[in-house]
Amino acid sequence: MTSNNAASDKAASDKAAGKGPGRRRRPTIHDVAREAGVSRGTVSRVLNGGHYVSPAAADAVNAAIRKTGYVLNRHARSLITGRSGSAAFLLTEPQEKFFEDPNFNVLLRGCTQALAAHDIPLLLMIAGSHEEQRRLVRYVSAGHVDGVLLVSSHTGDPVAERLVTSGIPVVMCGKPMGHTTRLAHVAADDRDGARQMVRHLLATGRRRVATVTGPLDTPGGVERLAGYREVLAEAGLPADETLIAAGDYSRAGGAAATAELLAGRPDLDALFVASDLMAQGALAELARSGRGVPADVAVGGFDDSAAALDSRPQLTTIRQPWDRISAEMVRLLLDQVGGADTSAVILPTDLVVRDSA
Amino acid sequence: MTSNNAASDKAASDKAAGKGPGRRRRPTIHDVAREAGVSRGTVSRVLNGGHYVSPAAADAVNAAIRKTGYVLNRHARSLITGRSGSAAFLLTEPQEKFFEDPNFNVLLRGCTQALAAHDIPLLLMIAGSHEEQRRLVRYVSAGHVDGVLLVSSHTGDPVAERLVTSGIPVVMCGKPMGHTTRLAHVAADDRDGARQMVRHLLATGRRRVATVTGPLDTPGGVERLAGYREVLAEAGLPADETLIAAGDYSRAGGAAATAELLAGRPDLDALFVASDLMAQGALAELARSGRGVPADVAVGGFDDSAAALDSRPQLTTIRQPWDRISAEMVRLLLDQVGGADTSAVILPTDLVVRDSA
DNA sequence: CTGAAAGCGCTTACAG
DNA sequence: CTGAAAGCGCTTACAG
Repeated sequence: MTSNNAASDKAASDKAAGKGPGRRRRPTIHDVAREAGVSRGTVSRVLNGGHYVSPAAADAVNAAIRKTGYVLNRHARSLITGRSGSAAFLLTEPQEKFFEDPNFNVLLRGCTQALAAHDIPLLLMIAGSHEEQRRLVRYVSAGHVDGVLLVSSHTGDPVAERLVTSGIPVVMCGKPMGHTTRLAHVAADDRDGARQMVRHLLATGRRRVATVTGPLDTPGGVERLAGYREVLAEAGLPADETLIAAGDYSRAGGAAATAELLAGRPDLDALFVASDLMAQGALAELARSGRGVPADVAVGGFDDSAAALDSRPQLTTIRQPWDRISAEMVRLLLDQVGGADTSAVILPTDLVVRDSA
Repeated sequence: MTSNNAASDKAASDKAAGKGPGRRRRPTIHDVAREAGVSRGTVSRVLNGGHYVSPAAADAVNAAIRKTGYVLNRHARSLITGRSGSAAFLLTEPQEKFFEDPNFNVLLRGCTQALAAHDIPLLLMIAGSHEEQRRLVRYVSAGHVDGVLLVSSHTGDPVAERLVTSGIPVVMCGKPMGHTTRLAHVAADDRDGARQMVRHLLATGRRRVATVTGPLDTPGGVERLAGYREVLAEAGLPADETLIAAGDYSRAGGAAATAELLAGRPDLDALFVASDLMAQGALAELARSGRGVPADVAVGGFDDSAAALDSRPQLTTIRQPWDRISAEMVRLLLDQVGGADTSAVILPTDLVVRDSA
């Protein structure tokens, strides 16, 4: 009889675990309570910070947790607390754009690790099409994640608006543009980075400083161009539109914009390119035209990505503090989840001088 | 009195949602049932496939869902079913290695989208240190995800073993090596890709074909070298170790290995490089040594990544079917979650002829 | 500081 | 095909 009971107990527990043999029923808070000789309420209190628990009881519970191998069931907790214990990293770009951007990878990794330190898993969500965006807003609004880290380079993203309206904590990477709602965000000081670079180019004696901008419907594109203009103005140099060409953050775009500038202003002696990748394209185009860098044309990039070191000559560029950006994004998000109001953080950028300027 | 009650109802529902004003209590299955005039059981049946439900009841429920704006609470469902409805994408590499690899991005995006089609969010998890790996195995074994997509280029990953042992579905990207347990996996046919490339190099009349291998503790590195050796053997060419140098999949590593080969075998007339990134380094080194490509040395890469098109000359390379790889990984994972046994899928690779060979 | 009890929102045999 | 009921594993006032 005894062995019979043991066998059916085993079968029952296999069934409970929804698996075949080899998987045991997971210990619950109940098992821990029995083992520790306390109530389930007390176990729960230990699990949630140990407040209002005597040291003796806490010790007994912790020992029981170790002995039983107990791991909290987050679904049960979430069902009560209404929180999921997870966060989303959301891309609202149409396509693979971000995955081609080296900065994006650094950001994703940084956020993943900063959240992991709080034991919060990151869900990666990509919503390019309108249909995907609709589903996503629904999913998020239903409380499946506690907050959203939003990456969307272009202005006036409707997803951001809808998320904020639905009341869920959102932190955006980069300066939001064209939004009516308040939106927490973390951004590098793009404008000042551009200022530093253009001042550096002027300091090397250049006077006909051209620029390849980023997309002008992105905050980074707009701000870096603004910084360029400011420094030229403060130096008393003419604001000449023939010195400005728009790029798209791609290598090929950088080359094309450079060719355009060279055609209109063959006399340019410096080039501020709004991303390292575009600067690689610029370098290729300058080489093709027979110009030496930095001898004939000084070139400054932006990002301090791997591309800056891969280039020949290596790029003088502006470093963006990606570690700090991801850390601050996570901090702002957790603050909001904890009830704090939104805020914005602007982080300084640094000039890194190498060989191209 | 009436208005008083309404006020306290409002306060109660705000409290229930754990939020300040602006957030209403979310409708539950109960609200839908009342609206539709059926029991909660029936609503649940509609939600779970609509079996054993009359068309009339199903219609009423669906209308009620639309009307109430009901969204399923996954935590409640998971608590019962024991399934989380999510999957993990797990990196066990020490550091940023993967984020520098263009293939990795393609894979991550592909898996995210393939799972999204099944309404399954992907958790991104990075466990480089032993401590992180311990925590992660614990988390996953506790049932917080239904399955794991594992990316680990190096052999004998202990995390894989532990995950498989714990009974959770796992699908690995690439051929597992040094594992004793059975491990579902999806891999490109690296060996055949290498064979195609080396045959192509021979077909262009080259006879002193060298190779820069991948890391030889990775399946890709080993397999591509094996394919190289096979074709040389079948062509009756001597297996000469001075024609082989190990790389590390980085651009700099490719350049260094090429320099080493050139020093030992200045007469080589073709080079099979086991990744496009390394091939870029090889191209730079060949240019430095004054050799023309493909005039003096034909160069073949591997991956067909963006680097292949960025190179000058553009690289002849081997295309890996990343779309299919991610799709198959997700399929195998879902099959396993559904109770199917593990299996392995090997996908063909294709020669892409451009200018370098 | 602690236990007994209610309840989070769902699914699933069970009985009709 | 459908409803009533039990229960998944936890948290949290409530009363001591």
